[in-house]
This record gives sequence, structure tokens and C-alpha cells, in this order.
Amino acid sequence: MIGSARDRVLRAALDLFGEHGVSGTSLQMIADELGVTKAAVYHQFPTKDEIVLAVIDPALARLEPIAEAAERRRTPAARRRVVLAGVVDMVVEYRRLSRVLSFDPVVSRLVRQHPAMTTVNRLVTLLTGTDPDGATRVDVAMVAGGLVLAGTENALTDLDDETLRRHLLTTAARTLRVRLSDG
Amino acid sequence: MIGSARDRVLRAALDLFGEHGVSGTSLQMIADELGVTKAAVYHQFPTKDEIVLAVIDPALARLEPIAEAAERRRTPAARRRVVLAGVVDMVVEYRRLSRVLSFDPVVSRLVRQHPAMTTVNRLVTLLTGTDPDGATRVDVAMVAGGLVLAGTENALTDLDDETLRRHLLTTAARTLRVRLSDG
DNA sequence: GTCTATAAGGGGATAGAC
DNA sequence: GTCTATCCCCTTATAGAC
Repeated sequence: MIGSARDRVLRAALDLFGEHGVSGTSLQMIADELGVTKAAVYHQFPTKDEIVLAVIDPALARLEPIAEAAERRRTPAARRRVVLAGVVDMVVEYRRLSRVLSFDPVVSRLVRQHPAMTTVNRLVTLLTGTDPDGATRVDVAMVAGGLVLAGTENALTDLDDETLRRHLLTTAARTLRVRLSDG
Repeated sequence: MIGSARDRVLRAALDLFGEHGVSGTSLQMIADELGVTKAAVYHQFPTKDEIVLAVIDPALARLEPIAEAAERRRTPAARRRVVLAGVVDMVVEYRRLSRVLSFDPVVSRLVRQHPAMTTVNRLVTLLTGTDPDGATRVDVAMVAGGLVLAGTENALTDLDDETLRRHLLTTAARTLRVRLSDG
């Protein structure tokens, strides 16, 4: 075991959340995984919600720099490329987490209330432009859903990160009709 | 209230599962929604799992006819068109259900053990052909994930079923490079 | 940092009356 | 079909010793 007791809790939680979902993971399971008691876990975090937030925060924190980098570009096409590449990287890096992050009702509540949601909306606007039509909104929803699910799909675990990243980027760009090469 | 007591339970369960997830929905919540007690619900179904199965069965039952219709077509292109159209129809019809059906750890377990999984595999093979490469498998995973998520996306609830169906079909076909018109 | 012990509540499920 | 009452288990969370 490397890292502080706090880090050990977070690593165990990430593993268990990925396998059983947040609602399906009790503090007892986290404690058992570490070989300690529930009270020891409570010494590190005051509530279960705090553990969930600490697990998902690093992933959500990746979004803000993507939005800033995209907004520094001048053309809408370049902005779309930056958003797409950044989000794909993030999804691959947090493969195991994304399924849990998007669907568990507990996390859904925590994410809805999270400040990072404004960044998510900025990223969507960077992809769609303002006042998108129905077809464009469906395109973006398909890509968002596809990235999350494909990132966690068991059938794709044999692909290494770099291969998965490349395929996801190509497919997402085709769906959104974004050219990946500039000019 | 129209329908048998059993039907009322299933309708209430569908609503609550869609909103809170299966793990987040207790028998007490279902009973409260109907204005009865838990024991009355248990009179209709022996276990909670049985309720979940009864809710998802109609959606899973839609898959088999799609596979059969597709297999009656002679060209791979025609088969892909039939699978795509059928699955999109099913996703739209069961909009609220699909999120729950795909991600809740409880349902995930029930679906994995369900006989309809062999049909799912047949549909995937109809789309990809046998022995697909990594890029093709990512394409299919993206479309599957995108359909499920877009179908349940709150931001798209303003679209009526027919509009949503049309956009989903167009976008999914583009992602998979399937031509929707034959010939 | 970790322990034992316990509180307080909700979960699924059952027994038996009406 | 529905009720009351209950069982047993697991959950989050707290108190206080070491």
C-alpha cells in the first residue's frame, strides 16, 4: 500500500464504485477492501458523499483547462477540435470512472450541484454553437453518451489507451462532422 | 387508475426506476406512489428482482423480431439498415427506461443473466460482421452508448418521438457509415 | 490512525387477519 | 387485494478508548 490512508480510501473507492456503482458500494465494503473498520474510513472523510466527490473531482477538474484552451482558439472549427480531443483524452484516462460518474443516481445528484456543470455547458456550447437545432443537439448527445459508454465497455478493455483514444476521436469527429486536421 | 393491480405496480415502478434508478427505488416508494403498503406490492410480485424483470422484459422482447427481420435480408447493407432502424425505434419507445436498463448495477446483473443477451450479440454481429477490427467495435460501442444516453437525455425531452427517432437514425447511420437508402 | 460498541433508520421479506 | 405488525439484516454515522 503506497500513499496516505486518505489516498488508500480513494483508490479502494474508485475500484469498488467502478464495479458495483456508488449506491451498491457501502462503507463496510471499502473498509473490508482496506482491511480496516468503517470507523477508520470515517476518520478520513466525514460522509460518504465526500468520498464520492473526492473520487470524481480529479476527472471534473480536467474540464476547465479544456474549455480555456478551446476558447483561446479563434475559429469555431479549431475550438471544436480542441474540445473533442480534450474530452476524449479525459474519458480514456478515467475509463473506469465514467460509467459510475454518469449514471448512478447518487452521483447524478452530486454532479448536478457541482460547480463544474457550468464548464460542461461551456464545452457543449463550444461544440454546438449558440442556439443549436434539434439535429445538432442529438449529435452532441450521441457523442457524449457514446464516449462515456465506449470508455467503460467491457468488450473494449483489450484495446490499449492510445488505440482506444485514436478510435474514439475518429468516430466522434465523423459523427459531429468535425475535421481533425486544421486548414 | 386503469389496469390490474399488477399493471399499476409496473407503471409506478417504471416511473420511479427512471427517476431514481433501480437501486435508488425501494418497495416502500412504489407502495407510497400507489397509496398502498409494501405487503400489497409483495402480493403481486414475490421479489423486487421480479418487478425489475417484468419492467424490462417488454423492451428486451423487442430485440428478437429485429434480429429475425434482419436475418431475412440478403445483403449485409440491408441487414445493417434493418438492425439500425429497429434498435432506434426501440430506444425511442422505451426512452425513459434505457438509462436504467443499461447502468444500474442491479439491472446490469439481471440483464447479463437474461436469455435476450444472445439476441443482443446477434444484433451486434449483424452490424459489425464477424471478427470486426478495433475501429469497428469502437464505432458500434459509440452508437450503442449514444442511443441509450441520447434517448434519456433531459435536454432532448422537448423533441417529440418522431423527430428524435429521425435524428437518431441519421446520426447513428453516419457514425457507422451505413447508407439508409437502399440500392 | 485505528479500534469496539452502539445508535437510529431503512431495506427486503414474511405471517396472518380481514 | 389489502391491511397491520414484525423479523432480520445492512446502512450511515457517532462516541470514546487506545
